[in-house]
Amino acid sequence: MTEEKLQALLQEALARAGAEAGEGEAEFTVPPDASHGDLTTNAALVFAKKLGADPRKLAGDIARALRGAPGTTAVDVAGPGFVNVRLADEVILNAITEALRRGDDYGRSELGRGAKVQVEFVSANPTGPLNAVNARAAAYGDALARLLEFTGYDVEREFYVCNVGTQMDLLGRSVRARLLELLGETGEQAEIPEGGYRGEYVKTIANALYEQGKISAEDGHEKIGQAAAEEILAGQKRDLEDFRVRFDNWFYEDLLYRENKIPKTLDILASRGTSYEKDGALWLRTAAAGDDEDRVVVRADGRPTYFLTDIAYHLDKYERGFAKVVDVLGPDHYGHVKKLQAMATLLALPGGWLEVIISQQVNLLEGGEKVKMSKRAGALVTMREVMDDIGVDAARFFFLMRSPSSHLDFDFELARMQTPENPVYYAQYCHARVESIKGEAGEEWAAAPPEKADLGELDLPEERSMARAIWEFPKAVEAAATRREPHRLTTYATGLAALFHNYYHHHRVLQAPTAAKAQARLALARAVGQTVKNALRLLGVSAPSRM
RNA sequence: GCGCCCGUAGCUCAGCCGGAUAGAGCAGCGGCCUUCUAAGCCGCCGGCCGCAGGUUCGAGUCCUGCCGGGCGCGCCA
Repeated sequence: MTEEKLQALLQEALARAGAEAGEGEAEFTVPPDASHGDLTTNAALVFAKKLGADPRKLAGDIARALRGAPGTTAVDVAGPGFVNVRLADEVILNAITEALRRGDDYGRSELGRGAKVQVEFVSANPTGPLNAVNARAAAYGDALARLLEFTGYDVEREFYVCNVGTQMDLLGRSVRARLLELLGETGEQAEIPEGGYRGEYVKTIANALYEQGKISAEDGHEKIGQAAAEEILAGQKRDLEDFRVRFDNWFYEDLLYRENKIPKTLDILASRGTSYEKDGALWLRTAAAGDDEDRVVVRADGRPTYFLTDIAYHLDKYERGFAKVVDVLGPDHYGHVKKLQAMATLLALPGGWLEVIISQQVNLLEGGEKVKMSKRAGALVTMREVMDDIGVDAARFFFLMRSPSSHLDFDFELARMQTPENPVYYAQYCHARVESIKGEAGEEWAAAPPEKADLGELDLPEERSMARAIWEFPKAVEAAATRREPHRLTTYATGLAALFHNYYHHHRVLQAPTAAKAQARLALARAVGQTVKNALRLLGVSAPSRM
């Protein structure tokens, strides 16, 4: 309410000064330093240049326009021309009431207006167990999906299963080789093919499938590969579920073939005049759409490339009616980004429809020593090992602390050692502590409606800081969602937890000087607990009541 | 060679699409448990934001060029 009013007043002031402020050009932000107020705008600095005016003077004009607005207590010009607004305590403290009233929905918004959005992530080949890189993508994609849901989008989580092609072929041959080896054969057939899968799990699967009677030595590699892929995929699903990641849709690549999507896609490409033949192959004019060069979609021998199935896949997504699609790809797909965007341009898909995010690599360290991550190298650290070793909560939090674009060093030894000091426990403990206080307070009191407390009793600076942080939460959620950066919430959660832990050690909640104060403090504590819980939930991290 | 990502405290990373004295965790040093959980709190130490230019009122943030680390560049997926 107050903020909308301020925004309107700011626009008016700028208009009076002769400036046209477009959407998002003149905005208020929350200064990190509370001594600069609760809301600040640099509009005077931005527009002074355009108007050829003195920034301090323009700031003064803006400040005059804002001064006295309901819900504010001070409007000042500071520094080179910032306009700082301090909100009335009631406005800030009201966030406590809001948080308690809305509960698990505190921070939820209608930003997305129900638009259908798809987030595709992990999408590993069914040729081996999920590894730590997949785990990071899983944590990221799921958190992003949660954020988008929470900000009013209709979100679908999709996993693309590449169950066609060379890698499947190699899997079948590899498993068959291990099977023959198990049965005592020594010939060429019992050798893992060039580029095949050498991991221990291949033996395990060959053995298991054989004992279940699902495969035999007489079976060809196609049948064996299919059986193995099913087994592996089932394992991936289990891993993901235990990691608290659930997909709405598992899209099998072979569906594109079964539904004849490939020739249809070729027709579309041809009709748009975006493809041409050269050297017996069919090429797409991706260079004309921002890619470095044109790309082959059908090889000279008639087989489609992976790129072509990818185009068919994305056309399918478009036909399914998503207003926006986010692809979370692994670091090994970096080379795809340009191709995919070029494809979107060539197909005249709406601008910004396809968003590609690379979830960067994970350098796994064990006591400072690098662990090889390549699937084909055989030695790998699985998602399962990560979970079992440091726990789902800590793992998810750890993966989400960094921005997706930066490489991540994940030292197991360190993660294990740090466990007691891990930021995730710090944030969780904040929630547990509030629950503990509620338990001590007794059921009736702890569940009292926030309206019963006189929040005006909260007159300590620390109390206002916490209320301000709670007030800021919806903005933090919005920023994290809009910028696709869940890691902002890890920072937020630990920040709020720090404020509370500090407060806890200096002031008594229940044994406050007066009963009225105690009630107000309890409401504040409950609001903190609720907000931390909401932040953690968006990250897919649990908020235990006892630790 | 071309392209992308990253260089911020001893270590791992934040830094809100140019803003006000650059933050946190860990590590190190020193304090704090008769209290609603010490998985906590308080204090100290610690930074030519890789280097050099440029853009402007203002640069860790944007541009250019180097240096260093990583990754991607196939009629593979």
